[in-house]
Amino acid sequence: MVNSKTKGKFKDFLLTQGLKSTNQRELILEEFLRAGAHLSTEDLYLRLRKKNPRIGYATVHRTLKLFAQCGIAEQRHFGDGQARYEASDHDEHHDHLICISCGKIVEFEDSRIEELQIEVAGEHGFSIERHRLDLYVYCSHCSIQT
Amino acid sequence: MVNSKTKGKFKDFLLTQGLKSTNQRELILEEFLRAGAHLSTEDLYLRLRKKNPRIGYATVHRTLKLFAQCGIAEQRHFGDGQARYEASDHDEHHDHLICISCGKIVEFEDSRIEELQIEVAGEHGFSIERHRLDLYVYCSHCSIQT
DNA sequence: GCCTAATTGAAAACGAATTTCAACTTAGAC
DNA sequence: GTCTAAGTTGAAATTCGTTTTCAATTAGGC
Ligand SMILES: [Mn+2]
Ligand SMILES: [Mn+2]
Ligand SMILES: [Zn+2]
Ligand SMILES: [Zn+2]
Repeated sequence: MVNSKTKGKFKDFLLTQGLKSTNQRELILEEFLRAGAHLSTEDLYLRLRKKNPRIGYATVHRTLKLFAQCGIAEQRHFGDGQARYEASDHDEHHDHLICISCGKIVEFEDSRIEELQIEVAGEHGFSIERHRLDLYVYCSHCSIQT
Repeated sequence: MVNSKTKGKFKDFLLTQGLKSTNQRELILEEFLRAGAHLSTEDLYLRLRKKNPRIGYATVHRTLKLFAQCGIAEQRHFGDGQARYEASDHDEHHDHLICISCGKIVEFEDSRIEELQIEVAGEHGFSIERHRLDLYVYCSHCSIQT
């Protein structure tokens, strides 16, 4: 399974941090990896509830934050007021196209844009730590209806 | 005064929308234009309170939203959990470099990046409505201390 | 001035995120 | 296996920025 590496990374993280491996944490990671990208805490919580009603919202919240600390997940904000999480592609990076109409999210990566960002920051004597590029669009499907 | 155009635009907006010109709205616009960019509702409210304690937070909040509707201000989010507003440069656009350490914000515009964004969206058959590009950096001052 | 509709500000409500805390679970020591 | 200390859990409470409510006030056409 391609996810075993991620699971191992989380286990290691728990160990080195003096944290404990619990059934909830395993279930939440399992479902997080199964669910696909860009889900809110609520999204994940509801998915988990269906299979196991004995999981609390607070635990899902806390565990997602652990994922982010550990580096296996990243938190995103697309302007709808709630945080979303997605699994990290290790050292891969991508930005997002977000449809204003239907909410569809498409990922992209453009090395030319990445280069120019570094250049721009450099011109100011700044070093980029991270960046966020969100393109808010009408997707091809939603453009038609207009 | 360079701001008289903006004030006129807001007056016109109020008229066409059937809204009223009030003392509070004038004071808030005055201070908003004086204060400079990227202030939160709270920021502006506190500035106004010093000069005129008879202004409510709710009114500042509502008036900033009017500014945005009118097109004389834009709302921004830099990830610290509160909305910020800045005066619109008419049809000019810019993005932001934000120092993670001291919070300093520098504006920039790079037409090459803008072009590439349009190209990327086009490749997916999408049309860009708006975008957000935030570069989180250590500014030249804060890089030194590290 | 008069009247109506819009505006105001204090307080309440909202919603997502976060914290509290008593009960429970884990993992290492014995 | 049993004990124990430390970490974890989930329901409920709290926080914090934003937004709404509502009774009192104000603007502006007549
Ligand atoms: Mn993504
Ligand atoms: Mn700006
Ligand atoms: Zn769409
Ligand atoms: Zn700095």
